[in-house]
Amino acid sequence: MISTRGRYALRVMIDLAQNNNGSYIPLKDIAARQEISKKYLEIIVKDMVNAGLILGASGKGGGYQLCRKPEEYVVGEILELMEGSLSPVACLADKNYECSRRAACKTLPMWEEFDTLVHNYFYGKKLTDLL
Amino acid sequence: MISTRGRYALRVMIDLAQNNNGSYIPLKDIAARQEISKKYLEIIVKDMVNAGLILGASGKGGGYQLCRKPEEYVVGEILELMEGSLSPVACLADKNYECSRRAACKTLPMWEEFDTLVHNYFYGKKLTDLL
DNA sequence: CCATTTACCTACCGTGTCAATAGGTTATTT
DNA sequence: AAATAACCTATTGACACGGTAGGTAAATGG
Repeated sequence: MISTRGRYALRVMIDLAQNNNGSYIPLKDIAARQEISKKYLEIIVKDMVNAGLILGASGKGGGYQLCRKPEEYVVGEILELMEGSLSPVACLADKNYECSRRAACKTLPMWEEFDTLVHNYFYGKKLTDLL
Repeated sequence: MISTRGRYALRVMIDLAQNNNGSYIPLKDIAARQEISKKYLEIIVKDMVNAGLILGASGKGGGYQLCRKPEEYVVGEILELMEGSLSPVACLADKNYECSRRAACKTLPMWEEFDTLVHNYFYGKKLTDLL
C-alpha cells in the first residue's frame, strides 16, 4: 500500500512540472490545485527538499521548483524516497534484517521475485509519463 | 507491504501441504515447526477456516487440513483473502471509493496498471510452486 | 463417565504509523 | 515596515499491527 506521502509527493511533482515557468511556485497554489491540506503538504514537501528532489525558497516570490528536467525524474525514485522502501516484506525492506529461517524459507524466493518486479515497474516510469 | 496475516497464512498452507497425510494436523505442531506463536496463529487460522481455505476439526485427533489438492490453491487467492486487498491505493482497494478527482487524476492509470501487474503475478503462482 | 486434547471464542493491550492540525519563527522581497 | 512564504516543533485522534490471556465447546481414548 502506497501512503499519502508517496502519492501526494508524486502529485506535487506533477504539479510542479505542469506549472514550470522558471519561477518558484508557492505551496498555497499547489495545495489549492491539488485539493490537499497545505499544512499537511508542508511536512511532505519539506522532506522532498531534504531528499534533493526539489528546491525551496523562502520569502516573497518564494515557493518550490523542480531542480532537474521533468524527464530526468523516475517514479520509483520519488516513491522510494518518500515511502522508505517499496519491498513487500520486512526481511527485504530492511537490509540489516536478521532471520534464522532465511535459508529454509519457502516463500522468500517469491518475495524476492516480486520485489524485483515492483522495482522494475516503478523505475521504468518517468515523471513525464504521468503528464 | 504484506502483513504477518498473509505471510503466516501462506506458511501454514505450505506446512499443511508438506505434512498432508490424510489426518488432521494440530496447530501446536504447525506453530512449533514454523516458530510462530500458537496463540497468534489461532486467530489467523480461524479466519482461514471461515474463508473456506482449510478444514478444522475439534477434539482429540483434531487439527487442520487442506480441503483441496495443493495444486488447486493460488497464492493470490490466499493473500487476498487474508489481506483484504492487494491494491496499492485506497481508490482501487475499495470498490465503493468516491473520488471527485478521479476523471482528472494523472496517477490513476499508473496505479491501475500496477494493480493488474500485482494481481497477475500472485494469481499466476500456485501453492505447489512454493514447495 | 472422565480426563485429555484440540479447536474455537471474547476480550484486552502496548506500540507505532497515518493523516492531519496548531502555532510560532525565520528568511526574503517590495 | 509590511507582506509573503518557507521552515520548525509539538500535539492529536484514529486505527492497525502483532500479540497475550483466559475461558468454552467439541471430540476422542481409556
